[in-house]
Amino acid sequence: MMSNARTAYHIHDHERCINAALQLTRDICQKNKVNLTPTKEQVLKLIWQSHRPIGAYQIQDQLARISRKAVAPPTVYRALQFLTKLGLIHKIPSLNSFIGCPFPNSPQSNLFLICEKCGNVAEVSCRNVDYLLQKTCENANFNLNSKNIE
Amino acid sequence: MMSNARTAYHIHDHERCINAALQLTRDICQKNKVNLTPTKEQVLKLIWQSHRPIGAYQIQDQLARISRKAVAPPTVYRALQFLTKLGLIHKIPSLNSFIGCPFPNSPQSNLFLICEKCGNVAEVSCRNVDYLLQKTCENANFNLNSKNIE
DNA sequence: TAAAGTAATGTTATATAATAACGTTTAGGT
DNA sequence: ACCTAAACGTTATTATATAACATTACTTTA
Repeated sequence: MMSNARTAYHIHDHERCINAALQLTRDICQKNKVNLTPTKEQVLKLIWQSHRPIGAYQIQDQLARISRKAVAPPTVYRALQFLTKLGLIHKIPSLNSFIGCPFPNSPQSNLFLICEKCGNVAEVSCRNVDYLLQKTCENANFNLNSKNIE
Repeated sequence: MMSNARTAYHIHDHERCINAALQLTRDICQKNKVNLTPTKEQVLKLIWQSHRPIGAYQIQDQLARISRKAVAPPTVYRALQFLTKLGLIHKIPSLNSFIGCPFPNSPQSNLFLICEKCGNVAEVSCRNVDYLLQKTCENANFNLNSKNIE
C-alpha cells in the first residue's frame, strides 16, 4: 500500500513535498514531450501549497495576485486540464477542487482520504482495493475503466 | 453482495422499480415521521423515471412542466436534500446529478457503477468492499465516516 | 374560533463552478 | 523575415448551488 497519509495530516517539512512534486512534474513533462509553461508550473505550485484541495477560483485569485494582472477562468482551467491529463493532479469531485498527486507514476488508485477536521486530503494506492473493486465490477458484468473513491 | 446492476443496464419492467421505490419511500417517511409532500414525491418520481442520474435543473424543468407553474431552484434543492437525508437518493458528485437508491434500508455502500455507454448507474452494496476500505483507512490511521465510490 | 407556532413553499438575488467561441501573442523552425 | 502551432487572452455565457427573507398553509391549543 502506498499512501501519503503520514505526512498529509501531520506537521512536516512541506518544502520537500513541493520540491518532489516539481521534480516529478518536470520529469514527466519531459518524458511526454510537453511544455511546462510558467503559468502551468505556477498553478501546480499553488495546488501544492498545502495538502488541502484548492478550487479553481482560489487558484485564479492567487495567480492574479502573483502575476499582478487579471487572470480569467479559462487560463486556470487550461492548466488544470493539462496537469490532470498527465496525472499530476486530481479533481476531487465532491469538493469541486484539486489536489496534487503524490505519486503520479504509480498506477492510479484515486482513493482519497478526506479529513473532515482539517480538510487535508491524502491519497492511497492499494493493490488490494484495486483488485477487489475490479472483481466486484466483474461480478456485476461491468468493465472498470476509471474510478474515484473518496 | 447486493446490486441492481442486472436490471439497471437491461430492459426490464421499470414500473416495478418505480413502485418499489415509492413504497419504500412512504414506509421510510412514516417510520421517520416526516412528511412526504406532493412536490417531494414528484421529485422522487422524476429521479426514478430511469436509471440514469438526473441534474437538479432537469428536475426543475420537468417539475415546472408537470405542475404548470414556475419552479425555482430552491424548491428542487429542498426536495433533493430531504430525500438525500433519508438515504432515498444519492448525489453522484462527478456528474452533479442524482440517482435513486435501490436499497435505502441497507447499510449504505455508496458504490456506483457508471456505464460510459448508456449513462445508467447501478449501485452496489458489498460487505467485502466496505470491510477492505475500512481496514485500509485504519491502516492510514483514518476514521472512515462516509464514502463515495464511482 | 382566534391566536400562535411551525413546517413548507415562494421569491429574489447572488455566489460558485465551468466552458464556448474567437482573437492575439509568442516561441521555435525554415 | 516568414510561417506555423501552441499557448494565452478576452468576452460572454451556461451550469450548479445557496442565502436571505416573505408568504402560505396547516396544526395545535387557549
